[in-house]
Amino acid sequence: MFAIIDCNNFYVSCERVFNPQLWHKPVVVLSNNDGCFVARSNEVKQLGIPMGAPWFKWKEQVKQLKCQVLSSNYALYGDMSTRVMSTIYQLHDPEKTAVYSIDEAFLEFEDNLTPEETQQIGHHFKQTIEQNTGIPVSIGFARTKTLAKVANEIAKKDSRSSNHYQGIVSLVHSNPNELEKHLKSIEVRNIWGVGRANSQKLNEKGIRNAYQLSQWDSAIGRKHLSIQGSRIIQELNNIRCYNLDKDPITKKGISSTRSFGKAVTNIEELQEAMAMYSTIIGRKLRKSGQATSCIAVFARTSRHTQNHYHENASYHFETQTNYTPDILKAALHCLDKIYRPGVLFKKAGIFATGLVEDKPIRRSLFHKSTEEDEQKQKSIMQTMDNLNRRYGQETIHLARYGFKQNWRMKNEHRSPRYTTVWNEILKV
DNA sequence: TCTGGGGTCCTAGGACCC
DNA sequence: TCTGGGGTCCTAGGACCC
Repeated sequence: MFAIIDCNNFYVSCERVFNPQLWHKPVVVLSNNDGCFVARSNEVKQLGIPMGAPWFKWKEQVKQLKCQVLSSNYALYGDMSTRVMSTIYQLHDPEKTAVYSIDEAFLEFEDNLTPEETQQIGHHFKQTIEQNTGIPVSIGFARTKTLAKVANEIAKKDSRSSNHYQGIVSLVHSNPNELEKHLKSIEVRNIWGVGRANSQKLNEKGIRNAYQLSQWDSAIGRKHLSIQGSRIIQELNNIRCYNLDKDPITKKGISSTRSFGKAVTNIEELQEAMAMYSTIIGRKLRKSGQATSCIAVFARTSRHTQNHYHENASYHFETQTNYTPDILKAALHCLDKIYRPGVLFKKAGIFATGLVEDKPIRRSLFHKSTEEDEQKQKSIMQTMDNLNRRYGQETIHLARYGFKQNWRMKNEHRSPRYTTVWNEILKV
């Protein structure tokens, strides 16, 4: 059987750990560029402010609620995630644990636990994680991943009302009547793997809740919702289609894209942005021991205005690379092809594909640099990575990066990076 | 007049996840 | 004025092979 451990309102909870004044008050966390809501406290959820809603449309309501509004602080959330996951590794065999996202992990257990044992384990895990990290979690147990997600959903909903289940719900030992009751409480849209498009399709056919979907023939599900659909139906019926799936498969593509704080028309500023994206991509590639053989650059105007402009250009490397200056050079070459004076660019980015393992460099026939050059490049990047890791991410950078960076995204309400930057540490 | 059967690989677009 | 970023998987269709 599986458990899924899911942090409650994760980004909001991270903020509350270091700023207890935020407890029991409405809090929202904004996406990059302070665009829309990506995390809401229970108080805010109850007031009906939807996930992903743009901030500017709700500004008045949010102000009236005396709601604390925060920019996202990924340095903090990433570090808190590491703390939660390492606590889970202490509690449960890491071989039977799969980190699924920044705030979730699946755990696999033997099938023979009694209902009491299941509850005990749940409460023990929940208490220990909260004790060690300050982050509240919900835990769902079931025989399939999809049902574990359902159980977790029930736990979360319950915690916002009676809190009868105290954050732990198991469907492992439910009899058919109980299961039916639970599944009927889950809207089709909230089933793991059913998104906007498919839930609309299902609603049109009169399928509104998870129980109704579970009663569908899985071959019909296959026809209407493709292979995923038939798996979801089987999983809702306790037939396992997904395994724990431990190892994070090596990435197939890496991207770095950002919206600008204000519209950009000037090519120098776009070049600075390219320097930042190249830096991020280079660092990620080196960290995962990979190199790219092709990059694609895009730049675009806002999606929400008339007269869109959206162009791509790509560049194939003769020899795969993770050397930041090479990536930047290629990106600037692409940028020249798509830049148009006068266009109000709002967003740009770089995708790196054709990823290969960094180790044995496969030289192209026309490759110019020598092995000695490559050794030099490697040690420059290593030195840069080390300095930036030790003294902060932008301690040393390419000149093209610029120093003003007027285009940088908005981030006006960010809390201190309490756990990763020395001079932002909490003072008591 | 009549035109097979069984594959692979690649790409674009859509749907989904957090 | 103001609308995130980073991924995966599946399918259909086209191009190609013998």
